[in-house]
Amino acid sequence: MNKRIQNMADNRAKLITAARKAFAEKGYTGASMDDLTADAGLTRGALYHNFGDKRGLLAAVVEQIDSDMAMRAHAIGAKEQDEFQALLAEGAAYIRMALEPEVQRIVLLDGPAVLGDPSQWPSQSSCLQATRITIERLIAQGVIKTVDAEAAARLLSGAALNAALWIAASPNPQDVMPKAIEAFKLLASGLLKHDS
Amino acid sequence: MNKRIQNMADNRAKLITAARKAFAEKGYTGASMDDLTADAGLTRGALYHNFGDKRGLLAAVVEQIDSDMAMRAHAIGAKEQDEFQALLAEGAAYIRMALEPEVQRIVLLDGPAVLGDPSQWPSQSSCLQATRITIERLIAQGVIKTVDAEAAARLLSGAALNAALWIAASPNPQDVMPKAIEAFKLLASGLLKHDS
DNA sequence: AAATTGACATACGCCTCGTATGTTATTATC
DNA sequence: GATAATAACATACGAGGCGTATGTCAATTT
Repeated sequence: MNKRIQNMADNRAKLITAARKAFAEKGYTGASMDDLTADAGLTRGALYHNFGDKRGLLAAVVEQIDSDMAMRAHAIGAKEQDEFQALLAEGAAYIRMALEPEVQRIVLLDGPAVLGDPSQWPSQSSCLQATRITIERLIAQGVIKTVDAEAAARLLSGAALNAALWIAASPNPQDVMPKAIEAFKLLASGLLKHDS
Repeated sequence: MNKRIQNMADNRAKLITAARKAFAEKGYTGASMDDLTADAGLTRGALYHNFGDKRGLLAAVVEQIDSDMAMRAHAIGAKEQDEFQALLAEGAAYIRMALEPEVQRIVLLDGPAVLGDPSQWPSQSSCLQATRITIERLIAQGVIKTVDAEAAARLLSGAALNAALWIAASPNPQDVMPKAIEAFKLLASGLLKHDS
């Protein structure tokens, strides 16, 4: 029963899936809503009914990817014993994830350009929140210096983002990746109370 | 004599000026080429003849702003005696400049989304180059640890960029600005050989 | 002075977005 | 269980923007 809400949820999922592909491949502006809805076996009518407009669709896609990223990063960080090592591991994980075209194109390039500051997205950027919480814990533990956790999280994620852009655009990503991660760890170590 | 190339240069300048305003106010996508050319007292014909297409116009605008920024930042850094203090001052200057709507909207948001990675722009991102050179000098002087200068410059500028986005989007910029700059200095200090 | 160049204007077609209006299956009501 | 109402989605329409193809006239050349 309640076949309608079930169908609606299915169609929403279909549209988001098609949009992820279209946005990743052609970028936000380059993606045609007629094309991507047809790809999902629907029309623009469904899209506007479910998401309001093209931006709304992008917001839904971003939320999904961002939530995925936060889960993956958290899982990677959880493997580390040391909390600070977990922070570094999460950062490195973000850098690696940011190499995926879907993440880079949709979340890192078009997302901010179309939706504005990530901290004010509907999803409120799960990645950012996770990093901030980790930093707050490290401050409480006395491992890193007293600093505004939000600020530190923003700067670290920004550093990771640009590292990823650089790596992805470089002709030999495998070569520059370790340099970027090394630099990232160095910057992050600036937060430590005692030099390692 | 050579009235033609003079006129052409004038028209190019007019178009870039009008485009700076239009892009800053309405964003790249939101800016109409008919409107901004009319604003400059010309038509789209002049625009396509001079810049090829809309992207070409954005590239020209970005180059101009980027070059301005590098000059301003360099002037600010040059006031410092200590080279490392100069790096910090330049970073803080970038953060402050990134608060200007023109810089933020055009160079930091639409620029990467439309033109791709800044290090591969025609202008090659003067800001990035300047930071890299400063870092290379500091490495040579033995002030900061041996690190890939390009990587460190990219991450620092990325951190500054996100700091600016955060500040600009916050309801009370004056309040979060010092936090951002403090966090930036902390991260940068991670590059130092000896803890300060 | 006539011819040529080219910087720019004009005109056209295509595509895309958003809205307004239908249509039909599903659910609610009696 | 039949009818009415709802809403999810499709279809149709209009407006605007980009890029190109063509036209025009001033400036330079010969």
